[in-house]
Amino acid sequence: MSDSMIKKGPWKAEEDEVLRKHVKKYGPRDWSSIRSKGLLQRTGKSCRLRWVNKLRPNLKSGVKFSAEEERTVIELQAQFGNKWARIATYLPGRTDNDVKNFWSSRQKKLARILRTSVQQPSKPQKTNNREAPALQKHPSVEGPKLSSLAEERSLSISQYCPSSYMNNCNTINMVQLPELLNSTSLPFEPDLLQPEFNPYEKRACFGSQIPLPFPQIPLQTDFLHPLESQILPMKLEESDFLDFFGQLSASEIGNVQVPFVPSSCSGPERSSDIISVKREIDIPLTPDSFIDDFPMDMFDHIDPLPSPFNW
DNA sequence: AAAGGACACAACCGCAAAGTT
DNA sequence: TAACTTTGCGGTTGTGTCCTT
Repeated sequence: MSDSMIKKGPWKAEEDEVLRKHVKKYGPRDWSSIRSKGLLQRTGKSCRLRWVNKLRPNLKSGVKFSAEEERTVIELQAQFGNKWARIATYLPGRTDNDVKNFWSSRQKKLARILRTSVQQPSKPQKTNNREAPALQKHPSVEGPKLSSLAEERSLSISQYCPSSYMNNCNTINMVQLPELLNSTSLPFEPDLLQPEFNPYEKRACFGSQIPLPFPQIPLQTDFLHPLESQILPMKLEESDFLDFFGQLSASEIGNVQVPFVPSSCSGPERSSDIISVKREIDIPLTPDSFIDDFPMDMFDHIDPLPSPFNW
């Protein structure tokens, strides 16, 4: 059968029926024989894919990922990387394609949020209301003006969120991270915000100890999956919050407060400790205690920490 | 009401591993 | 053991639907 006889595109109900009968008779194998026998004008590959992704019994077709499934994917992706088939084995009724699409969609969403924040610093964002509502309800924070592009590039993001600064706060307003990106003098260009965030890929230029030029406290982890809320502080401790953005879901933007982790607390195995961490504002802050210069009422808007059982 | 953007989902493609002859 | 075929996987693209402007 020539290639011109090979049919592509959406499957018809009749084709599905033929495929079902074949599988019922011979089992989910010999996919190529379906075409060689003249049953369907589809490649064996196409038949297998159709069976695996749509016709296989017990698939959760048309059902959105539950919070639990999302949590599982996030956890397993961090563990296995983009091993979708492997991850799918932990999710009954889900295919590797389902997991892949879910993750891809999520990544695009995050990338878009960051990119629009960077590219439209002064205009109100054309943010779809279905996501990231929190991005719109906080005023932008003006970053430092830099004299040259080279200077801009030479500065690290850590000056916006240095760990020493973060350690001095009860919470950190994650909502403002995109707004930091939204400020006029970013130390990187929009193109550097890659759509793909690989948690295993370290990026350069973190670790500067230049004092934070503005007090944009506190960092809320509004839109985080509970698991991510636990990971975030540690990620930030690792001074690579962009990696963290690769793991959060914009659809999950909400208003969840998460306590921050002291620098002595690191590693996922300590995540259970996070809930017990609450630093007092009046703790002496040295050597980076610029916070002393802030008016005391600036902390008035800090919400009390929620019970961990509400996460 | 129309246009455009965002999203979810389906399907294809290229490549590599595994299996068969 | 080499050549060929089949299967499986991950990346990418196309399409329809919904929502916002």
